[in-house]
Amino acid sequence: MGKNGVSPHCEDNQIHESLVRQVQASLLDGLTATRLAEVFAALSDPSRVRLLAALAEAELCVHDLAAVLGMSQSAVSHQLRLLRALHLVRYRKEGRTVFYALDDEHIRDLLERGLEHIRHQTPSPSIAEERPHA
Amino acid sequence: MGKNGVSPHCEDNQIHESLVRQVQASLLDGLTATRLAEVFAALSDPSRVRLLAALAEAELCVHDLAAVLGMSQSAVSHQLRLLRALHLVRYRKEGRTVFYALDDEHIRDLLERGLEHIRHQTPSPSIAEERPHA
DNA sequence: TGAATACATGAACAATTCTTCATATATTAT
DNA sequence: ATAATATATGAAGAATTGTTCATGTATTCA
Repeated sequence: MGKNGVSPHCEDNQIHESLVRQVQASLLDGLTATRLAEVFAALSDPSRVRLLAALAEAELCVHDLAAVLGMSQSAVSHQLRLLRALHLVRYRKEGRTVFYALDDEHIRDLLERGLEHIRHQTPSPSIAEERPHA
Repeated sequence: MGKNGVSPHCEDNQIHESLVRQVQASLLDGLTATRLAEVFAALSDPSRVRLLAALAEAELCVHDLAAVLGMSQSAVSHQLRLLRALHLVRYRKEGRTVFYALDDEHIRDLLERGLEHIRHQTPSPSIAEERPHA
């Protein structure tokens, strides 16, 4: 993963170099990071967050999900396909109705933790973002 | 948020309608869902996941982050700008070196929970995904 | 003062994403 | 058998995203 232009000055900065090595030793490998990112990506869209939160409440069919979320049946179906592929939801059929439910309690946990996070963080919109070069 | 084509059959399905109303009553509002999705979106890219995981280990400067992650300084800077905007990292300057650290312990928590999730879930790659219409 | 270094940022590009539209498939009702 | 209903999916389009390239700004060194 080494790339051009990377770390030309680590050689002459001993303190940073040891820190870099220490952090690298415990850093997530590429595959783990990719899989982790994939799970969080599933939660990175407002409509999917609401869909998963709805399923955390009750098992629902596509039709009802569309009603609850105010989305079209097609849009809901597309999202469900993505979530099935990630094993985050499971389904059972009853005639021509398909009922969906969460297939992974970790998602419920992540949603709850995420809610805790944003509730404990209400940055004042009036404070301009500081930046290093100001 | 009501849209055309939504819920044409709830009227004649009493059981589902009451379920829909129940779920809607406790569903995340649009703003909450958007802010929640925003936080998860910050974790939805493999390079950002690794960056935040690195900062969970130690405070690092841009140069060292680039070395640790195998990314260019410019790419790291772009990611840091996004993370600053979301109040997920903070910085301090020391001469011309800028040191970054996590500004939100919830992120560390979310990363840990996410890791738990993917470690407890190793779906067999040989099992084809089932789908409702098979 | 000029050069070197650390870092930030805009433009560009390719890739990805989410919704709509159209349509296909499965199941039930007539 | 046909129509109606529930759901899935591909194509298309618009918007978004992450990296590279180029360059600007701040700070330190000679």
